[in-house]
Amino acid sequence: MANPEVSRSSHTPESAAEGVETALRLLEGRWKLVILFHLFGGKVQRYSDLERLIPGVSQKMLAQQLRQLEADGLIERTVYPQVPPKVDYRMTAWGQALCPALDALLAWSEKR
Amino acid sequence: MANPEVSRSSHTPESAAEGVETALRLLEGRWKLVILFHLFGGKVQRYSDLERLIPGVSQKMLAQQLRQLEADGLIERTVYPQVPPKVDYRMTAWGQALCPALDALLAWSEKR
DNA sequence: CAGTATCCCAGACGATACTG
DNA sequence: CAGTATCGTCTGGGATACTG
Repeated sequence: MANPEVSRSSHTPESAAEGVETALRLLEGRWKLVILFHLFGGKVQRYSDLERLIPGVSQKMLAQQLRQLEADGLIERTVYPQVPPKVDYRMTAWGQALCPALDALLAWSEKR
Repeated sequence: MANPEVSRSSHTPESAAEGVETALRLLEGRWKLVILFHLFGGKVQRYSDLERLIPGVSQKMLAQQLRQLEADGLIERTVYPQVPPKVDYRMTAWGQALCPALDALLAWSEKR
């Protein structure tokens, strides 16, 4: 059959679309993917690291996208109570598990 | 290593993010995923079928999203020159190849 | 049947300034 | 260092009406 995964599962076209949309909504945002790819593979980055690694991002946008990724459970934020402040970010296990799926998407888009 | 796919490939965080964004841009649009899931697996649908299968979509939006999917090479459009008009839609091979990638995304989002 | 054409608006994003 | 707060812009999508 042409799409065994979908037909084997309990999904209707609607529920499959909805599930994928739920996933995509977590990734939508001008800077989220760059952030994720700078954290994949166990990398740990401070706020200022990300600011430097991602040219063009404003503080407002960087903070906002980090907050959302954290709220959605893809990344973790650690605050070190010291002066000057230190905060860093890393993937959660679930967030890291997204990597192969993105890779599949990347491979697909490059097949064109 | 934590993310063999990315590290084995020739991608920097930036280029990987860019590639995935390119893929995601093709899928962004309020109705594209539902359309795709109604065409995956070799299904062929007329414009009016899709209109009926997708409650809530306006003619404007349905036509627009179909045009974009066609322009991006995910689906094919066939016009039968007759009165009344008949038009139908099906996945291209490349478009169908997206299915497993979306499935990976779906599986990931359901793991939460 | 299978579409276009207009008008409108919410929300995403950017620029800039300020702060514990 | 690691953020918030405010304001302005731009565009994706909805409502509605019309057509070969």
